[in-house]
Amino acid sequence: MVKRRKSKVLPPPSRCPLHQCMRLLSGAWTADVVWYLREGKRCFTELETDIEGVSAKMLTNRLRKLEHDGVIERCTKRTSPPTVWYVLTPVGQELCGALANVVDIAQRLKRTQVTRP
Amino acid sequence: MVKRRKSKVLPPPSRCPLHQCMRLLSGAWTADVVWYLREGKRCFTELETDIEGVSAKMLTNRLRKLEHDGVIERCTKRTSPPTVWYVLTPVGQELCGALANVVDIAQRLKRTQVTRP
DNA sequence: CCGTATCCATGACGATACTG
DNA sequence: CAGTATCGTCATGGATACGG
Repeated sequence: MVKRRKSKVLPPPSRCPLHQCMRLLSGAWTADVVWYLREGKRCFTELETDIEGVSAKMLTNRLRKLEHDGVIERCTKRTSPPTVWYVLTPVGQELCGALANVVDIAQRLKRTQVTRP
Repeated sequence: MVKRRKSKVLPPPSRCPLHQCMRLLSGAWTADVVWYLREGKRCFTELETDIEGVSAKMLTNRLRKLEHDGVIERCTKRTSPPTVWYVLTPVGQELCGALANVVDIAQRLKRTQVTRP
């Protein structure tokens, strides 16, 4: 397998809680997944379509991560073919709400910026 | 040399505002800088000390980025040697407050998680 | 339909040395 | 003090092919 040669690149110092919490949403497409689940359940392919540009690999990756972190839940039904969908957990919904505030302020920031090349 | 074939790495699709806003805080140490400025002005070396593990290069990088985004402000006084310090802009402070909420929820998420190795 | 596996280009970041 | 310049490495994630 892979040999660890020099340990790590980023030994988590993270004395500030923000740093820790950012890890929840770090990585490409992570925020998008949360965002597109805010209105209700979506199945894999729906998300794949919603989030234009994401690959199946990354989508799976992010879904697993978010599931593990307790932000979303994976639900299955044994039909034929079996169906799978994802929803935000209650806490995930709260997270989404709090993020909406951040988005709001972020948009104000863009307006604040001086337009300069 | 290296052949560039396709050049495109990430053509910002970002139809969701969250994606856009995450870019504000993306990258290592970005969140930390904001966090450590929340209590007032800090000069370069203070931040370098606060944020243990950050290199001068990255700190400069992040400070420039955040300044450009309107989150922080760079202030100088022409003493000898000249002094420089950084503060959150008003909107930057709001951002910081909104992030505090996210942190709060993120911490609840950690408690929700099933403990498994 | 819902993924998993592999391959490798890109760039983010750490280390280090240098400057006004 | 407050940076800038350069280099090397590793992790991220896109492309592609395959499996249940």
